[in-house]
Amino acid sequence: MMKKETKNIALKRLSEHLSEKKLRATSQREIILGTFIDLGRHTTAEELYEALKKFDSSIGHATVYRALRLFVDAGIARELNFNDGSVRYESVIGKEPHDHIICKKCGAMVEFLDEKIREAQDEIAKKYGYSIKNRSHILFGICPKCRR
Amino acid sequence: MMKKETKNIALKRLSEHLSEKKLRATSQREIILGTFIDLGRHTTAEELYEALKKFDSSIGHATVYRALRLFVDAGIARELNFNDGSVRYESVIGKEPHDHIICKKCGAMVEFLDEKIREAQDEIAKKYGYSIKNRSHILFGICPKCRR
DNA sequence: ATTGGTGCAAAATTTTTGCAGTTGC
DNA sequence: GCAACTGCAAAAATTTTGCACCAAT
Repeated sequence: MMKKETKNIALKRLSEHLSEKKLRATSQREIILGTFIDLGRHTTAEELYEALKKFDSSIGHATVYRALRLFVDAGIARELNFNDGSVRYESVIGKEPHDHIICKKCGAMVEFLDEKIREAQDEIAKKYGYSIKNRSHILFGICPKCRR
Repeated sequence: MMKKETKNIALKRLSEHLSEKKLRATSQREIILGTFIDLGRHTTAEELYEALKKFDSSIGHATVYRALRLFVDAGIARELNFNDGSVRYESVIGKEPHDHIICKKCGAMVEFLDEKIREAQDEIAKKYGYSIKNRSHILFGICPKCRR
């Protein structure tokens, strides 16, 4: 999927969420969302803030943090915690759901999707009566390059 | 498994790790480990520090943080990140490996073990040539009580 | 006009680090 | 005695909050 298209879908979803929740459409939210999508993935609030400064220096830290939370609420982004000090965010637009396997040495990361795991998660949730809101599944290890 | 026994195994493992790595056995490390095991589970550094203050007020924050890292290195504890602000630690002694499903409303938590998921994880790792060091698998949802 | 949003700076939290003094080996 | 360990306080890093002003509806 093209990034342009992804961005449009994300903006549309944001706009829907805002009217649904009677929140306001601001230029900052649009700019932050656009930059977030451009950056690609696994972005921290600080990285996003730095990227924003490059072409609009007037957006503050707090606004970035608040926007990221908004994107999560709107179903545009999700939180990831790689235990590296800060929370990371990833766009869920135009992507299949997936999990991560990460090299503890060099950070090399692979995204994978396993149907059996998905189904087993759903079974577990059903068994205990939980409804799943989100799934955090990250494997940490050593990649082939670093092991050699 | 009795807690006393768990504690003994943990202390033994610590002692082995210390001599293996040529590190030193200190009373603080023993006390911290004992208290950590007593507390049970999913403990933050701060919670552990507070518990320690109750009967030995002289142990500092830094020592607790350093001890927890040591316990992870020694294979006594593992890190858990429930996205609630701070890293939590759990003893792995005397427990089957397991994952967690947590209620986002009330925090109610169930531990589960699913062989199919374990196997699928191993297959994924093999497929991409990674050797798994640790697994972080947490499902977030709403528990039956909170949904009613 | 009303209410939510923003930017800023301060505060709160969590974790790490530097260092002088202590202790295990 | 040497090097590791500790406690403390300061610093670093991340995130939240209070508030005066601004802007969307």
